[in-house]
Amino acid sequence: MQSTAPQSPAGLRTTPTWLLNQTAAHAARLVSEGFAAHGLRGYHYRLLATLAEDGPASQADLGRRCGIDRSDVVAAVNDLAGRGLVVRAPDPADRRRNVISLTDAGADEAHRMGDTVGRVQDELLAPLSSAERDQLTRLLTRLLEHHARR
Amino acid sequence: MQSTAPQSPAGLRTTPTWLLNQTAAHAARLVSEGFAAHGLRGYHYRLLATLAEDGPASQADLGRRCGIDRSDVVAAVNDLAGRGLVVRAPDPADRRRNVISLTDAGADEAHRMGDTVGRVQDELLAPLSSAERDQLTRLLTRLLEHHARR
DNA sequence: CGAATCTCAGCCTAACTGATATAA
DNA sequence: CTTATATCAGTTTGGCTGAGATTC
Repeated sequence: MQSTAPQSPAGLRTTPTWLLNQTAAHAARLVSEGFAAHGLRGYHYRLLATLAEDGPASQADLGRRCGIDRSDVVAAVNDLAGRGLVVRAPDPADRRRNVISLTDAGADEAHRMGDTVGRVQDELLAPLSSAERDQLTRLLTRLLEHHARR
Repeated sequence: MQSTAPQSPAGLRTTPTWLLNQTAAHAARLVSEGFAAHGLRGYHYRLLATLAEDGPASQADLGRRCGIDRSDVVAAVNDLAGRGLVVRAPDPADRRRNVISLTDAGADEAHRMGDTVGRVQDELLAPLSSAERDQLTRLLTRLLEHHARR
């Protein structure tokens, strides 16, 4: 998506669409800074977390489940394999496929990045009470459910 | 902003940061589709709306107020001038500057795009009651105020 | 002189497309 | 023969940087 502007005409600054884009930009920045401390990016975490949740998978499968392009999965798996967080092995049952599996180090890293994600939520929502955080989450979830169905 | 993935590991799908990015992506898509009907983009509207609110300005000033890079203001003003929505005239008081002014057609277009922005808010917030829309707006505004200071 | 303005040319990144080789 | 997979090469997009010419 297109990144949002720090300034805007007054008429735009109070619209929900603008507020959403601005807060999302702050959220994305916080997440990205959190991940940078691990030397990794958001798409790396999506891959690691998916592997941690659902077990080994082919690259095409990972791409589909994480919403990452087939072409970018190749590069991201290269990164992760280069750091020993995943292993790439040919699938004996279907020799077109590479099966990607978490290593122990990869499982650890997925866990630590999950903790980072949690801390970032707290940082993002710092000014809100616990009840308000739930309220926000519920409102956003309803918007998302509405717009996700076509 | 970095654009968000349509899919993600389960652990991420309920985090506020992810929800914000997803809803913001939907919002951005709706806004961008609304503007496309005018044959223009978001940054065009920011420029037009700023001119409508605050009157004529230099390009550098516009860029600062809209959060658009000096370099991109040039191209956007080219677009708008080419469609007769603004005029570019040298500033007699400071000959480094171009003074950009709305034409009547530009003022009309700014108004029509403003209406489009309003309709998009309704579309985005369709599933929420009026009270819930206010609630969401207040929560986002508070987050934004918190993170805008430093 | 230093600083600001406008403009252009080009860089960088993320997301995507197309083509190829291989295997089902 | 058609489809799926993995990979690489290249395109496109938006946001940005640098430099030059002009003016303050």
